[in-house]
Amino acid sequence: MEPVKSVQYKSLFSGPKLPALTKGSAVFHGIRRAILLREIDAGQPLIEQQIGREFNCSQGTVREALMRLQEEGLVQRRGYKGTFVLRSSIAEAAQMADIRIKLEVEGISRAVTVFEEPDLAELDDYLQRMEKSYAEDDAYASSELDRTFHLAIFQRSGLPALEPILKRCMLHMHMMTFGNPAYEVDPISPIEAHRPIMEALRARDGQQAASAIRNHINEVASRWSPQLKSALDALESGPGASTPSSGETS
Amino acid sequence: MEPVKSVQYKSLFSGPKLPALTKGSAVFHGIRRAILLREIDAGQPLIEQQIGREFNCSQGTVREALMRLQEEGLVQRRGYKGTFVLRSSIAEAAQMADIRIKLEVEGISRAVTVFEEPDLAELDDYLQRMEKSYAEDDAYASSELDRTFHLAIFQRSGLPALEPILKRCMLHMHMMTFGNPAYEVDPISPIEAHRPIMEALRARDGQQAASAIRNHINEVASRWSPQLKSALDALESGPGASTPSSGETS
DNA sequence: AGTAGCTGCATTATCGATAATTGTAAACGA
DNA sequence: TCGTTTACAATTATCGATAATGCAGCTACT
Repeated sequence: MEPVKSVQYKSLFSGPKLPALTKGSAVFHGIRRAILLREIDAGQPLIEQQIGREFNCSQGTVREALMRLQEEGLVQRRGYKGTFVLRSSIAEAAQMADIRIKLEVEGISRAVTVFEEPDLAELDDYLQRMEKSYAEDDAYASSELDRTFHLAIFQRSGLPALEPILKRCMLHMHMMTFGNPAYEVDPISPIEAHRPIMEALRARDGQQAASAIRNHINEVASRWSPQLKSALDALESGPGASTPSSGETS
Repeated sequence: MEPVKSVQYKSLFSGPKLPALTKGSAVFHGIRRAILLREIDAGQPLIEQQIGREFNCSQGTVREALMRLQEEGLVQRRGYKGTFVLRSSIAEAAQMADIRIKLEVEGISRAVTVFEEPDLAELDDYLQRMEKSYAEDDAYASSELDRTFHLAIFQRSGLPALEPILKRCMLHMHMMTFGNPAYEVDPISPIEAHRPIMEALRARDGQQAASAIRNHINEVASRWSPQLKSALDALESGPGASTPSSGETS
């Protein structure tokens, strides 16, 4: 294969060494990264042919990537009018966090009985790599690995149809954390943050695992976005009967 | 345009007069209908080129339709290996029903303040059409309109990022009802079933609307799938701390 | 007999070109 | 001046063909 000559269009979407088995995957992850890291503003249109030129691929390949992005709720496609970047409000993210807790608690309760040594080793591996990305300040890779870790647990619960919903909720929760300047007064490493979960899994204690993961999610929320945390607390105290008087921050 | 000669491939996907602005939409709704009505078994592979021949369109158009199907969780695409029909278990549907209730209760509580006459008229129109489809035993059109009705309410809540999740949950709940032979001992028309919701909306009473929609969803579940209802009740009584002893029926 | 490697075949992934759709702004008439 | 109509430009939707991939069955060798 001769050297690729046209690399002049690397303006946006410049993320390094992304996991890409197929060309469409590369485009997908490239745009995804740019959206999550807020390199693209909300509401901005993504033009298929233009992106195709930037990635040296055809319009159809970009199309596929954009549809996968829509599947995760990061963009919205409006036929013939364009594809637009989406971002969720605090209220929406709080709902997703609430759903996430419900799903992960149920999931880990079911999964705890099937965990063997190799499964635990897999989780440890994710934590190791997360630690590395965290140390290198690669927020995107770190959050990607965090989702992989949580999803790996949920995949043992035997509820595959719920995985896409969980994925989506985790992703949008993480999206909130990217924008905010680190609110964490007392930084904690990924391994430390997930230790109670690992311990409960090793002990095969469903109750303990459930409360560990519930704690973990709540702590992550309060560390990275106090606004999100308070919206979440409001949800769990008085559900449904809320008087949404506080203004929405989109 | 000369008469299309190859209509010999209408084997599956034969649904009549579906809303299709674009060709891809026709394919999407055609396959969707076949999956929901259980004309295609779970696990069966969907081949892009073959479907393209059946619908007289190209492979790429089918591709798009299949990706939209995956977005709703009806199929799963495994690169280079095919696209497979998915179906959720009772346990998964119960979780979705639970999420659905949470979302719709929150949604209608927020939406009730913005409902004006035209909005109510729109809802009435959906109910009228639903009544017609119901009388004609067109279960697919009826369920489609039901989702449209509920979504129309939620769209007034100002939580657009949650709509795809709600859509998905409603769809999978409905999928359960299609398979089961009518469990309803005491049939009730769509207009009657939704009357309490409409009344609460006209009265602009958030509390009343919330409990009306909660009741409605629970009743629909118990009418069409007692199994789903009991699984849902189990969820809401002892959340998280469950001992999933009962075997899963996939 | 058993297994590694090869070879076709079915299927998806990608491409480049063309058709269909939408929004915009200029041209026109009352 | 205002409203309507008509080109035009930008963008998505669709197509047909080609490349890449994975799988099953076969062959040849030990």
